[in-house]
Amino acid sequence: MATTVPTPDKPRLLLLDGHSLAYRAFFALPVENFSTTDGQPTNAVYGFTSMLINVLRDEQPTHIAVAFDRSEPTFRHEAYVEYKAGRQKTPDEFRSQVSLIFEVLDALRIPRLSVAGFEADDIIATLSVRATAAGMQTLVVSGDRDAFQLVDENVTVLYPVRGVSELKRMDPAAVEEKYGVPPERYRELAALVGESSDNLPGVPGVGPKTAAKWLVKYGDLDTLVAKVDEIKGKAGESLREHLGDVLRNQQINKLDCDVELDAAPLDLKIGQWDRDEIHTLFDSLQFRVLRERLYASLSAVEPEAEEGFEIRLDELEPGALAAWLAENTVQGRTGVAVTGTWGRGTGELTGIALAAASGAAVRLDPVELIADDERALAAWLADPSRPKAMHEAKGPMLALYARGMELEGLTSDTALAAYLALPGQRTFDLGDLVLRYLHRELRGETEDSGQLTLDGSGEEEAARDLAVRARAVGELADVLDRDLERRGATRLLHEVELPLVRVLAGMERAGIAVDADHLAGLSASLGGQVKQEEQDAHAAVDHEFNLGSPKQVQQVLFDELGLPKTKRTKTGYTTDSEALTNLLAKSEHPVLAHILRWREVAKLKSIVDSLIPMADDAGRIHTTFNQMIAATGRLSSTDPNLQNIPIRTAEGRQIREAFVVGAGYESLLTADYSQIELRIMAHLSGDEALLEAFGSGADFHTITASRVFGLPPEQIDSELRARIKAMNYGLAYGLSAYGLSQQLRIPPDEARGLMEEYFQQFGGVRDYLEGVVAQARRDGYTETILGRRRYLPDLTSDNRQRREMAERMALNAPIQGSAADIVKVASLNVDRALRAGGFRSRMLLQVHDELVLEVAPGEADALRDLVREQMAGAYALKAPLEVSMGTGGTWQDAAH
DNA sequence: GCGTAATGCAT
DNA sequence: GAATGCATTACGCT
Repeated sequence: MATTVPTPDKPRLLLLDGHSLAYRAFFALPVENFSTTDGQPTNAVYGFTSMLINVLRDEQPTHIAVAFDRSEPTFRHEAYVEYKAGRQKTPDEFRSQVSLIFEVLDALRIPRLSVAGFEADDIIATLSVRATAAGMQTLVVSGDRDAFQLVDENVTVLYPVRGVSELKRMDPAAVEEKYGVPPERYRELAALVGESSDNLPGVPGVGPKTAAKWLVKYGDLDTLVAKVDEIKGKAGESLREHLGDVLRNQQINKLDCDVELDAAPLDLKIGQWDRDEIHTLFDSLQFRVLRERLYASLSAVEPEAEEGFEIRLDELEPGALAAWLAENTVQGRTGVAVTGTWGRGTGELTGIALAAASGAAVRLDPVELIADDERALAAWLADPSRPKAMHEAKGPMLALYARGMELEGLTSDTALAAYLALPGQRTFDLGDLVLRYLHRELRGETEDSGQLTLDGSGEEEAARDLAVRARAVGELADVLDRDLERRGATRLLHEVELPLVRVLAGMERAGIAVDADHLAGLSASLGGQVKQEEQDAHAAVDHEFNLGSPKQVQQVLFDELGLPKTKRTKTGYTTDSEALTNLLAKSEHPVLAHILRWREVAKLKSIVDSLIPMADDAGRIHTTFNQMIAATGRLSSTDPNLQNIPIRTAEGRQIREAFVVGAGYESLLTADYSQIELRIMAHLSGDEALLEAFGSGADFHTITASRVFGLPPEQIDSELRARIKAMNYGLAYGLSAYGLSQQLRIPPDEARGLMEEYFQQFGGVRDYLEGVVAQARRDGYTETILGRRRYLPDLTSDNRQRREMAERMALNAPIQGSAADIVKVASLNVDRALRAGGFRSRMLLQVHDELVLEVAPGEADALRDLVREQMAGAYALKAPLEVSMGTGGTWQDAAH
């Protein structure tokens, strides 16, 4: 069969039948293999997108649209009430994917068409007729055979056979070959045969072969009907009996070629798709391979796509660096890439490459640098007037510092910039970003090229790779600058996140001193208790078991002791402390108390034991702050996490006593914001009553409770205050009546009533919260006071659980994120003021709404004033920021 | 050695 | 079934 070669000078229109293809994919691909880790099935989206990518690649259309059916009945239902009756209800796993397909198409800027009262096929028919009139070639991709009636010399149908990977090209010859009749007769053939999936019975005993024979003999269906009496045999009898069905089928399977549409075929030109959107979407769908295929197939047609990076790697004689820097790094920004290791507040540099905007690059070995070159490099790195771009600069900054070098003049950190653009992404690999923003491959960095060869060629290659990375960072920085400008995040990067890198590096480098003896003592005493509880638990059930194994604990409690079942988990029944506490109240079995107590002390012991080996030779622990993890803009802390050191219980607080003031310093100072999130909520909502509650100076929760319950403040007991406190905080987390009832252990109706009374007094808060979600749904993102965005595509999901999750995120993100903005600004301001004032005191930790500082001798009073001023003045909220502080020899004693 | 589930610590 | 994190332990899989 000859394939139809697209006529080069004619525009090519690609029309897809969205539902029929998605449905094909849904049944062709096993859902078990195509789901995201959080359970969203993606087999239909995947299959559909895969077909779309293939056909875009193979057919290179110039125009495109995807048609969808609507749920409303069509004219076919009016003509025949049984139309499509008896169909199985579409599975939920399928329906939840339709809107995901919409998202894919929207991101690819492919128009979606649907018209009430018509099927996708009718839209396709209408467009294909008009396209032919407009001188276009049309390709229809559909899993519905009715489309074959459209085939002619200008219209070809691609019909999926065997799953989603193969499409059969149905041109007039192919249709005739397959069915024995030309395409314009196909409808008549289908009318005779019937279509069971549409609940359209045909003539019993008549299949495509007989139908085709008749049509060939009589020319068309009308003639056949006119001469129906001539037809002999069983089949003829059957036809006469079911003639009504045939005529009805013919009516119904005729596609409407005159649907009213907004768009003409020539309007459907393929546009520029949005790489960011695709990236984000494919990430959330966990389509790794598909994304690469999409980029591969589509970048092939993008003329600007390039192979790699043009650099000129200069070999410098010893002593030539200063001149090279003077010549190459005056114009534009220089990309810097380094190799080495870093963490725990320090690092070691093994290589550094600089790539100028011109493409000139050098690669230096810091170990072999002669003194002159090292000085030149150090001076250049420390020169704020020489703009630089790096990728994840904090680690290298620590490594440079370990060699005595400072880094100034950073005008971009491409990882940070990407984080502001895509805060929900978890990793910001340079290679990925280069592919995404520059449409190029970062050669050499993916595969580990293996052993270094003896002749040094491996080293040469490594040098080139590092220089290429430096160049890529420079180019990426320029593109990201423009992207951030578009997203309104330029100032956030340059005035907050970038300068913060230095401040965080400083805190990591400083670390915090710990009292090793105290930790050892704690470990021993907790160890004793762990052992005791373990013995007691074993004794209580007369045998040994592993208290740390939820599986074994379940077995003991539910199988052996026959205690009442708790809430289900994925693998069994929960044994969490809340559930065990409830069980204890019911059954009073002694093993429960021992398990609970064992968990408590074992947890504390594991924290203590993890901290002990973390201390360096000077007895200090250096955490690593991550600036690009939390989607809301908060920092996170790892290795060890110093943002979740226990504080609630007395025993937990003993661990805080192990964090102490270091040698040469006088005390620790902690400073935290009072109710920063509630103040932000008051500020953002502008609710007068709430602002007034903050203005009054009295206890905030008591004042709000007094308003809600209509009682004077002195009549608000701790119970009422606790309820409103839970309410106040819950609001910032997207609280539901159900959640509040759980929290307060009251019936849901009572919780709902409480919420209503609250909103009666603080209506501005409700209006604000509703407005936030509405706006986020419209814009696709929420925004903090400094313009930090969080993108929430799930707000329009038709999966309820996902949608409601996104709604709570939308409520929380501006509040938590604005708090993060403020603490970051405060950290910068404190740092700046410390340096300006020539203080020796230094910041050690940031714990979301708290700063921990180490006070140099004699600076305590001045430092307190400075910190209060800088923190309170970080941002002018309508409910002004308040700071509470304390000092002491340990972190615990510095509490207030 | 690695990933996941359950649990629990912080703001 | 209240937002954001990180770490530990157990355990099954490769």
